[in-house]
Amino acid sequence: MGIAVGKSIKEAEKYCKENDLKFTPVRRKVLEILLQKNKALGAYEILDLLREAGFKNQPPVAYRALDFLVKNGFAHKIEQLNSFVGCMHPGKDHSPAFMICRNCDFVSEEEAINPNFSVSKIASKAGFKVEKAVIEARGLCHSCASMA
Amino acid sequence: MGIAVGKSIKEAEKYCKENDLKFTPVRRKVLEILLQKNKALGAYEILDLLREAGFKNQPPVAYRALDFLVKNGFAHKIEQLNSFVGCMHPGKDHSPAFMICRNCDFVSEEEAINPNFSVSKIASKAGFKVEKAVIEARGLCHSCASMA
DNA sequence: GTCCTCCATGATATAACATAACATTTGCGC
DNA sequence: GCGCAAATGTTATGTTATATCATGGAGGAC
Repeated sequence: MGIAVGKSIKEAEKYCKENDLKFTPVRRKVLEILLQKNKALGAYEILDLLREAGFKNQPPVAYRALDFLVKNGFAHKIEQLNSFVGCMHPGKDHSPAFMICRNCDFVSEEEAINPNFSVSKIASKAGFKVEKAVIEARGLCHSCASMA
Repeated sequence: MGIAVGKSIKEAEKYCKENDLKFTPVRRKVLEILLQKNKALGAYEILDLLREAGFKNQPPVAYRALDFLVKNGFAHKIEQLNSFVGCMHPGKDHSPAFMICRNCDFVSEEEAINPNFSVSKIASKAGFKVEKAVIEARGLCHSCASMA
């Protein structure tokens, strides 16, 4: 396990302890998988990896763990891909924007303060109260753009 | 059919004629459905409505028509809902941002010039070249917020 | 300690969303 | 008419996600 992964896991553990959340083995394992792979994974890919690790592998196993991780900010769902990534800024209150490379499928998470602010501005013109903003850009990452 | 719907259909027809696109009966019907319902519809809901209108109703019928409409800017996919809406600003080159009411499921389309600009700014810091930005806010629309 | 409650997990089934693959038809230029 | 390209018809299947009910296990009240 990479050092950064271990650090993130420890932070998640600490956060759960402080907030009376149960960081159970399957939840921990799914977070480990997401952080280690460092890319967007579908629920069924995660399920396969869970099975390899000796966990049960019916769909609800993965979906429940993912629900927990997403709800508590340890992971995010990438709507365009129907898949999930580990959060790069756990604990911190944040507004992520995702950059999805159409060539290599790498997903990077950026902080989206300004866009969110603008989304709220647009929304308020429309009388809409934003609770959550999904911002996902598709295109080419730096290394794929260089090659092209 | 509402007047606005008829107008949008005519614009789509004109645009297709000018660009050598085939605005076939099933494509027209799907666009009519989306515009008339004026809300996000899943492919299978559309399929049901197609059947009622005497069209074939295997899934590819709906998905092909939707692909055509989305590709040419007559409709948009709402990623968070796995569903589709008719475009409110057809023909115009635009960067839509969607406001999805979690209470009544109404989806409004707003113009997102500023957020897109900001997304591009974030992206370029990360060395990422944006080709398309998906911006979808969840929350409460004006009328549902008033009631609450 | 025992019982109770709450939440997590186990297990089965099915719903909901989407596309692959190949056959057939249609429109159109030649 | 012939041949091509694009759209549609048709069957099958792949992929993503959830409903439902049973079982287990940790922690508090007594």
